[in-house]
Amino acid sequence: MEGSSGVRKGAWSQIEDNLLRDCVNLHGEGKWHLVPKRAGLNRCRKSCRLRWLNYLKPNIKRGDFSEDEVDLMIRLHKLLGNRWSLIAGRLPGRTSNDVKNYWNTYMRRKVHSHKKDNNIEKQADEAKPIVKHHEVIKPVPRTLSKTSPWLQGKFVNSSKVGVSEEGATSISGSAGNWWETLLDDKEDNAVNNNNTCFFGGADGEFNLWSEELTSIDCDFVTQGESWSDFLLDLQG
DNA sequence: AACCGGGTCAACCGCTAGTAT
DNA sequence: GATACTAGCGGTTGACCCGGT
Repeated sequence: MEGSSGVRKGAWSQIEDNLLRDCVNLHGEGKWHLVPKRAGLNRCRKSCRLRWLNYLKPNIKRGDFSEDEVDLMIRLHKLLGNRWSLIAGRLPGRTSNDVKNYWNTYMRRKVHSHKKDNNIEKQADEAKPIVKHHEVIKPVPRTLSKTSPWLQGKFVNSSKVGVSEEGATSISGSAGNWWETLLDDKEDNAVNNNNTCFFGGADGEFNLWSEELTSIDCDFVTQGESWSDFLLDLQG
C-alpha cells in the first residue's frame, strides 16, 4: 500500500513499529522529518509522529476511560472546546486522538440518548424555565514577541488596569506572574461586552482569552498545580 | 452461514503557527 | 517583509470488528 509519492500508507506492521521505536529511543523525539530516513521507514514524517504519539509512546494508557477521566474530559471540553491536545494533556496517558475518538463516539451517543430523554420529558420541560445556554469558551492565542517585556522580566509593578478606547483592558504593569491573580482579580479586571478580557500591550500584542473562569469548577487543575500551570499549557 | 449496519479506532488530510533564511 | 520549511493540530475517512437478523 503506497501513495502516489511512493510513501507507504495504511496500517503499521510490527516491523515498522520496532524500527520507529528503536529510532526514537536512539535519537529522541522530535526532528520528525529525519525519522523516516533514520529509521529506514518508507513513511512520511507525519505518519511516524502520529504512530509514535498515539501508539508507541511509553505510558500510553489504553482501554476504557474511567469515570474520573470522563468527568474531567467533560469539564475541560466545556472550558476549551475541541482543543483535544490540551484536553489530552490533562489526562495522563491519553492521546488527543483517544480523547477525540471517545468524544465523537461516546459523547455523541450520550447526547442522542439525552435528546431522547428530552423528548419524553418535553411536556414537563415546557413548564420549566429555559436552561441557560453554555457557550464553549475557546482560548484566544496570545502572541508573545521575543522583545516582549513579559518575556524579558521587564514588566514593572502596577495594580492599574486601564481600558483602551476600544474598550479593551490593558495592564500597565504587574508584579510576578500576571496570571496568578487572574482569578483573584477578576472583579478588578475590566471586561468588555463580550466577556472577553484583553490585556493589551503598547503594541497590542496581548490578547487574553476570556471567560467566566471563576464560574467553572477548577478541580481539573490537579493537585500541586495552579492555574498558572494550566494557562501555560494553553500557551503551548 | 451470509449479510448488513453500527461502533470503534488507527491513520490520513488539510490547514495553521512557528521558525529559519 | 517574503518565502520555505517543519511541527502540530483538528476534522475526516476507512478498515476492521461485532452483534443482530
